Amino acid sequence: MTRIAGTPLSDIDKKLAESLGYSGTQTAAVVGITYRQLDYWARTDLIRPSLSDASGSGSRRRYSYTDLLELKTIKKLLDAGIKLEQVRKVFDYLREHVTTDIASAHLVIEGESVQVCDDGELIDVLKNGQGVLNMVFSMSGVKNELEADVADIASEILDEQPHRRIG
Amino acid sequence: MTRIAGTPLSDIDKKLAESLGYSGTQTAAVVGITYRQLDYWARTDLIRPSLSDASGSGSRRRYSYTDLLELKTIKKLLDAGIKLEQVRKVFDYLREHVTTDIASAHLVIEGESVQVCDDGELIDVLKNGQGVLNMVFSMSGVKNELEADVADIASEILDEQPHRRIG
DNA sequence: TCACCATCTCACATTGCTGTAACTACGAAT
DNA sequence: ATTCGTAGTTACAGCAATGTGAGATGGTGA
Repeated sequence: MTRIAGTPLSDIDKKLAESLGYSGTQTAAVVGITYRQLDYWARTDLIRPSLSDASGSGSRRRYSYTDLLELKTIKKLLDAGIKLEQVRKVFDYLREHVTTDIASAHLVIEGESVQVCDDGELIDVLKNGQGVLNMVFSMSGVKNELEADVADIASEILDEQPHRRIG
Repeated sequence: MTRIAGTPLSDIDKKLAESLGYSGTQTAAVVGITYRQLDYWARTDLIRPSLSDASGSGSRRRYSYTDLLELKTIKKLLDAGIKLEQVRKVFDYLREHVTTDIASAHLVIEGESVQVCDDGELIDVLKNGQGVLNMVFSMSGVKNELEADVADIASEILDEQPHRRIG
């Protein structure tokens, strides 16, 4: 493909965006899940790549950094023994109630309901938990871990391709 | 069965029911699960009736009150979206670390580990939860609910058999 | 054009049940 | 004592959810 003068900027932006994101394989590696799992989650609408979705065989998915954070959170919940069905509910909620500063919050799951709390209200919520299971999840911890994982994978990729031109 | 002067029939029946425990069908009704589910859990060793286990077709399972408490707890965990596999782990732990006063405690599940905490340590445990999901569960709430359910079912059973011969 | 590799499709496995049709023990009736 | 009904257990088949692996398909860049 040749760069033509007058090419719409959006094409360039799109290319840039795609180069900035993470492929399916990279994403799976960073998050610590199998590619098949990532594929399954995308096809069943749990989480789709926000930069570019697949559109037929041969196309490429591109995951954003935020996608990685969500994926890591999903994995943590699964590791803790939560059913995927419940995880879907939690993310349905989270996507409707977008918090700007999710990393500083605690996620509180109480039966069917989900809340994002800071330390103060946390205790109250727990004290009221008569006969229900309260699940508390610190998002900042997940973000820290993700940062480390991304760095690991990034350096691996650079090591594997030392010939790549950096302009 | 002999009627003793001065003792209300319901008391005798209740005592008898408690001494003999609860049948599979009764247990399922009290706990709020299907009989098939209860059967599955017994056959797969999640929880077996402690008074008398099944031993071939036609035999009878007999569940104790403590069994009911455990079953109710299991149901609560499942309702909260916990995988049965994780529930098995939690109960493996609980059966090894029997607490005399389980009803006044909180159950704290953190990844693979399980703890029984009271309010004081609870907060500390949660504050340390960097990137892991903490699940907190009040056992006293479950016990209260169970008591009500048992009373309901007991009266239902008595109502259904008003024709029972006495003497 | 060709190689590469991500995506897609299909088949199969496991878990956690559910439904149904035997099967059997126990108590009551005969 | 024998028969009989009922309630509970068992065996077996099947279902949905959640994947996994192998191989076909098809963009993309050199």
